[in-house]
Amino acid sequence: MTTAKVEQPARRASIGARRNPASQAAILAAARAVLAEEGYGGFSIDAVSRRAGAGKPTIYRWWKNKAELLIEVYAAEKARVKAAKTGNLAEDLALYTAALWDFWRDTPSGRTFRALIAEAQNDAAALDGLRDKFLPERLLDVRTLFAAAVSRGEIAADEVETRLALYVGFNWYYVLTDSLDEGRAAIPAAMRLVAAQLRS
Amino acid sequence: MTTAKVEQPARRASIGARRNPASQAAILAAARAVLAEEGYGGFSIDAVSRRAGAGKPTIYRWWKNKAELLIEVYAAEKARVKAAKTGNLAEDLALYTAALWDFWRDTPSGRTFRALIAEAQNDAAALDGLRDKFLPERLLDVRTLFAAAVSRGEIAADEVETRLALYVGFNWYYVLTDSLDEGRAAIPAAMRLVAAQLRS
DNA sequence: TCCATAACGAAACGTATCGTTTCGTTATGA
DNA sequence: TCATAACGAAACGATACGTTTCGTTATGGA
Repeated sequence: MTTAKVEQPARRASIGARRNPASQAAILAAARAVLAEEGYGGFSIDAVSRRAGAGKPTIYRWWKNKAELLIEVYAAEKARVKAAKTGNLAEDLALYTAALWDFWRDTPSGRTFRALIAEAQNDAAALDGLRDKFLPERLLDVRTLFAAAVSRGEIAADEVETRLALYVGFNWYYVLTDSLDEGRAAIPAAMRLVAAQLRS
Repeated sequence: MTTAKVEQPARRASIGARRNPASQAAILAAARAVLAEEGYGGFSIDAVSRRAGAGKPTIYRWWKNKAELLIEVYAAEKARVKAAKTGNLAEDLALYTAALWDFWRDTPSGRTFRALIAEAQNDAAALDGLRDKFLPERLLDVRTLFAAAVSRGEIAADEVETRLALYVGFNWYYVLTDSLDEGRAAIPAAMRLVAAQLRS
């Protein structure tokens, strides 16, 4: 045989004039699997459609572009990144970052994240979705850490956005170069800089 | 008319059993123009070929993938980023970064850079080229600034890679979200953090 | 109970890009 | 003189795009 036969999903007929949750789940699972196995390069709507045993119109009916599908795949990975809090910003960020990188490594989420950023360079609508919807939601936890540091007097409130940009960029650099392993040792020192006190 | 007719390039015949520099130049110029006008989404080998009046085999003969072409388009923008040096790392970095962002804004290089990072998520070979060839070359100038700071005793030599990662990530975050304008005001404070002294 | 409604998957549409191959033409350089 | 190799044009088969058509299914209000 020439092609590997992967789980052949059962055809799901319409269940009437409403969305079929089984199809939704099958499409998300197929998208997740394609990303895990092929990465962004193999992530096509056709591939997801075939893998899910779903019609393309069904995909396009519920997700208006690849970015929306990617965002939902990422969000479906319920396992939130959780890390202990030490009461020190640098340490809190280091613990959180290590947990985030584990999450990116142990699930298809790292590849999903990379795919989403790549897709945002393709399509202006995808970039808007990334900037205005996906990123703000994903940064809520980190913002909480910064807010706590502000209330402890560790950092100034008007420095949060700058420090956040440094923090996010640090993560993006390593995930986009597929270098999370090489960068791991740099996390603590980097977080000390992100949390550093500026001489006044 | 339905399609805008852009500069119709003259057909360049073979000049014998060697590379035709006129074709090379026409292809690079066409790639640059396509990126400037369409961005990564419209950057296809077919589009470049049509625009350059060149055959696709000629492109594939000299560049083995899109990433190589992107790298050469970026490198062809001779105008190196130049900034004065103040003898203070934070200020040197801020001046350099402002000049870099001007370069990204005033030339097609910002879009080229974004396209290269996106392409690296598509193709493993492109990621290798980005990590092992393109990035190291582009970071030479910044490394010089860090090296000078090390010799002045501002920062420790073994902290350079961490600070460099923070620096690069900061730039990537803003260019990839197409937010260079919004991020500009944050440059000085961010560079003070990248250059900050760590309490020992 | 009837029936307008809408979702379902299959298949096909036309267009675009991919990377490659074939072909006739051109000029080099030994 | 002539083997060599680059040139652009054109076409190849494969794949993906986003959309349309179609027969089927079951809902939920009249």
